[in-house]
Amino acid sequence: MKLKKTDDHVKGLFQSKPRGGEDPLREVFERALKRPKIFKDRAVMRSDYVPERLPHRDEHIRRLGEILAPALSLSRPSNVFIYGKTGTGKTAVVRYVFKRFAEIAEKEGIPLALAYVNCRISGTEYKVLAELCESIGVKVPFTGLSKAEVYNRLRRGLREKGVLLVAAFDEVDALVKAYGDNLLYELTRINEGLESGGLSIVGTSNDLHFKDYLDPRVLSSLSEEELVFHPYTATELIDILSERAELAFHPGAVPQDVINLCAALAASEHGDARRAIDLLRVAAEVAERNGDERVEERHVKLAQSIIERGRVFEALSTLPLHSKLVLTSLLLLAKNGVANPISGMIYQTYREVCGQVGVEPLTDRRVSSLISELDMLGVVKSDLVNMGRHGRTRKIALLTPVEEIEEVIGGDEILSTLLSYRPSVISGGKR
DNA sequence: CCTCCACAGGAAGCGCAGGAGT
DNA sequence: ACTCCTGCGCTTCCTGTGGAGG
Repeated sequence: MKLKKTDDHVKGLFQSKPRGGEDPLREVFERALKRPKIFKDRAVMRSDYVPERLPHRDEHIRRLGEILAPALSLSRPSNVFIYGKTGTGKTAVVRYVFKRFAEIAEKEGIPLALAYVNCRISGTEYKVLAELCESIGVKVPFTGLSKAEVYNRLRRGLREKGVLLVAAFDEVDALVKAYGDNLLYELTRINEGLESGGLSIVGTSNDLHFKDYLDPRVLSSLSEEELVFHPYTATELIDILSERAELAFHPGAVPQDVINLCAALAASEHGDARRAIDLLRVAAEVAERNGDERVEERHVKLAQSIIERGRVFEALSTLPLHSKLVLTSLLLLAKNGVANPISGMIYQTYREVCGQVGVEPLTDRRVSSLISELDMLGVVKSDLVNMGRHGRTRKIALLTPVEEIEEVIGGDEILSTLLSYRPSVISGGKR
């Protein structure tokens, strides 16, 4: 590529290098240093960024604020339950409101503590309890105590310090699905007999049927108030993206039609704002890496396939070994012209493949379940077919492009040796 | 019309790992 | 440090099934 006239100083950096272009990093450095700036502030486009303004969520912010307002006069607010699909702004609204409440509480010297716990990330009941303790300044060891003990320390802490704790449980459904609603039940009862201090819960869930998992007693006390977040429409997403883009990018780097496209694409997939922002960010990264000065439609298209590919790659590469081996068998059969193998063929190939890499094969029954799991993941499609005299079986077809699977298998040190193996696909054999 | 293939998929139980209680 | 409990991945054993071929 040619250097522009403004880049003399960049060129100068490399003049001491021998001529002839043997320095493999030279071009990389040149491009990095004279790369047109698209991003002004990368952090704005990250998923953990809490914006100053949340377009089209004023009403929700106000409602949540009203519900929590009693906390500022130290009377316990109602518990709130927030429903809404992913990327509808639940977390952003909660974090925003908490941030503002925390500022006020600190300024006015109100003993109000606000805790934000992501239940899926925290993972266990113990960790959730421990985080609540931390938030009111009660130290607990990361292990060694029973849950009951941590619970008691939390309760004692609330009473002795007279602190009012408002705790957000993001993605509570994850916690309840893994451990049941016991902890929530205990926590809703923690206020009984506390004359000062207390606990209020703000729960969020993106599973709209989450209520079905809850005991009616827990449900009634947990959802004293309810908020529902609807998915963003395309026009609302445009506003959100425009606002972010203004902060994140240099003027003119991201034209309006690119923003509109990102919004439209995300809106067609359940109005997920996070997806819209990711799409725009990746598109901008693509443009920047290309050395282009502005983001264009083609970058968005490219970003879309990168994100999609990333998801597939992520899903496939985290599969357990034997699922990968089954997938490899499917891949090898497909490459040798068998697009819709039946269970028997797959199992036979699977055993051969296991033999090749020196892994003890699982039983046909288990492999059958693995195929069902792959089916549920949408990696393959299985159809029940009856072949009369030749029995009843499933025909399996790959739904994922061969190249993408090959990419995952090829990335695995052991499995990659299998890619050239030719299965003995002649006749269906016995076990 | 009956058989019997080549599996599907349910039920039960086993060994193991990791976490909780003592 | 130790037992007990639980969940998970897996095997074993089992019953069920629609229709091509006899």
